Amino acid sequence: MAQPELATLDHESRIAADDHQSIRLWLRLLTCTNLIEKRLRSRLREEFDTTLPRFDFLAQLERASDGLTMGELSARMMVSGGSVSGLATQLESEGLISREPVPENRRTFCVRLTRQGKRRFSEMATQHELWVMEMLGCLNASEVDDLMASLKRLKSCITATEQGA
Amino acid sequence: MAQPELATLDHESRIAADDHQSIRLWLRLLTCTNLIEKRLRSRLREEFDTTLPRFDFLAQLERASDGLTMGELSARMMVSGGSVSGLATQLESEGLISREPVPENRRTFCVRLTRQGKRRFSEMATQHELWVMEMLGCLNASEVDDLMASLKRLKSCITATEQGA
DNA sequence: GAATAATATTTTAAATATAAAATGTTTTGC
DNA sequence: GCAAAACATTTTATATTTAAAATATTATTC
Repeated sequence: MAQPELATLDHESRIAADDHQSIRLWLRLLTCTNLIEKRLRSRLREEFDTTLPRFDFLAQLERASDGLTMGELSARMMVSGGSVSGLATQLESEGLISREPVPENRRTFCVRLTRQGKRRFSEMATQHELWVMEMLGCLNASEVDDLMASLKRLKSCITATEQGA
Repeated sequence: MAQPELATLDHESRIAADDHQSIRLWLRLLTCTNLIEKRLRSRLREEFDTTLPRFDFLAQLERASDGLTMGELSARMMVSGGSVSGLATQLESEGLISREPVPENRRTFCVRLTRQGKRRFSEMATQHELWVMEMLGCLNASEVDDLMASLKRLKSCITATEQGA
C-alpha cells in the first residue's frame, strides 16, 4: 500500500517536498537562535545593564590578546563598520577598551581591552557561560557533538554558494 | 594509555570542558543563522526592495488563512509588539495587508493579506525558497533529518529552562 | 455595578543596524 | 614621483529594534 503511493511522487513532487524541508530546517534554526539570543539579551540587560553587541565586542577582544583592528572586529562580529565604530566610541568612553593608532599604518587602529574592560568582561563571561549552559546543558555530549558536526557541514554548504550570484 | 588520562579529568574539569563546548555550539549556531539571514536580507533588498521582517510578516499571514491579531503576529515573529505595529502601518499603507477591527473584542485587530499582498508574497516566496535551497541544498536528506531532530531537541531544552529565573 | 486588574495595541525614547558618502592613508601603475 | 585605485575608518541619513509608558477595552472581584 505504501510503495505505490511513494511511486506516484515524481521528481518534481520530491523536489518540492525537499524545498519545504529546507525551509522548515531554516525556520527551526532561526527559532533556536532567536530563543537563545533573546534570553541572553534580557539577562545581560537585567544583570549587567548592557547589550549583546557590546558583550560580543568585548568577547572578540578577549579572544584576541594582540588586539584587533576595527575591520577585523567588523568581520568577526558580522556587523557593518559603522556599527563597530559606534560601539567602539561608547565602550572607549566607558573605559572598557582602548583604540590606539598603529604607527606602521595610520589608517588603522588597534583596539584592546583595558584592565577595567578585562575585569568587567570576565564578570559577564562567567554568567554568560552559565546562561548558555542552562539552555544547552540538557543535551548530552554526543548530541552536542552531532550538532557541532552537522552545523559545521551546514556552514560550509552556505559559504560554498558564494554571495555574488 | 587513554584511560588513565581520562581518569585525571575530575568532575570540575569535565564541567569546564562541557561549558566551552556549549559556548562553541552556541556560537556555531549563531554563525550559521547570521550567514543565512544576511544572504536572505540582501537578496530581498536587491530583488524586491524589501526587508526580512516585512517578508516574515507576510509569511506568517500566508500560513494563517483566518488572519492573525497583532499579538499573535508578535509571538510568531518573535519580535516586540512595537515592531509589529510599525511594520503593520507600513504594509497597510502599501496595500499588502488589511487591519480590520473585530466586533467581539474592540481591543484587537484581525490582520490579513490583501489580494495584492497574496500576489506580492507569492512572487517573493518562490525566490525565497530557491535562496534557502541554494544554501541548504547541499545537505542530503538524512543530514537534514538529523539536523531537524537535533534542533527539535535543542528547542525543547531551551524552552524547558523557563525564562523567569 | 464600581473599582481594580488584566489584556491588546500604539506611541515614545534610546540604542543599534545598515548603506552610502566623506575623509584620510597607502599602494599601484605608469 | 604623480595620478589613480584600493583600503580603513568615520560620519550621515534612514530604518529598525526594544522596553516602557500611554491608551483603550474587557474581565474580575468584592
